[in-house]
Amino acid sequence: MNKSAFELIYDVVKEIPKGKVATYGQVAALAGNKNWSRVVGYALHANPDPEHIPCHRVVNRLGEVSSAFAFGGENRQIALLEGEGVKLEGNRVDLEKYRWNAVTMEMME
DNA sequence: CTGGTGACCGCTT
DNA sequence: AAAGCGGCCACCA
Repeated sequence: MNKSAFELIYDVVKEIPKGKVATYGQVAALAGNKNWSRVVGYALHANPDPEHIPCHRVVNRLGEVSSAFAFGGENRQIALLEGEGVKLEGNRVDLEKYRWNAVTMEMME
């Protein structure tokens, strides 16, 4: 049985370590296809398991947090990230520092 | 059942 | 250089 794109995306997002943030394109690429960037957004939107799917750790290519996250207040996501130890520049994070390079490095291997 | 959209990214013109 | 458009998946009406 082939796992649905969502399953792969969720799996990748769940793999995001604490204090790190991943980008939609990054997750999509790890999921299998960069073109799934949109699917990633929708997958997180569905967010069937917010307890294991830290959608607040997923940001766009610019490191900005989407306004649509407002699942309890857009500031909510920022607060969560700060709680993880990720400093935010307004609604933006330092991808250079917090970008989840863990798996990315494996790809580069 | 079909059409349209969506928390995006990359390429083309 | 900038802007616009397409593309993949799944859900909603």
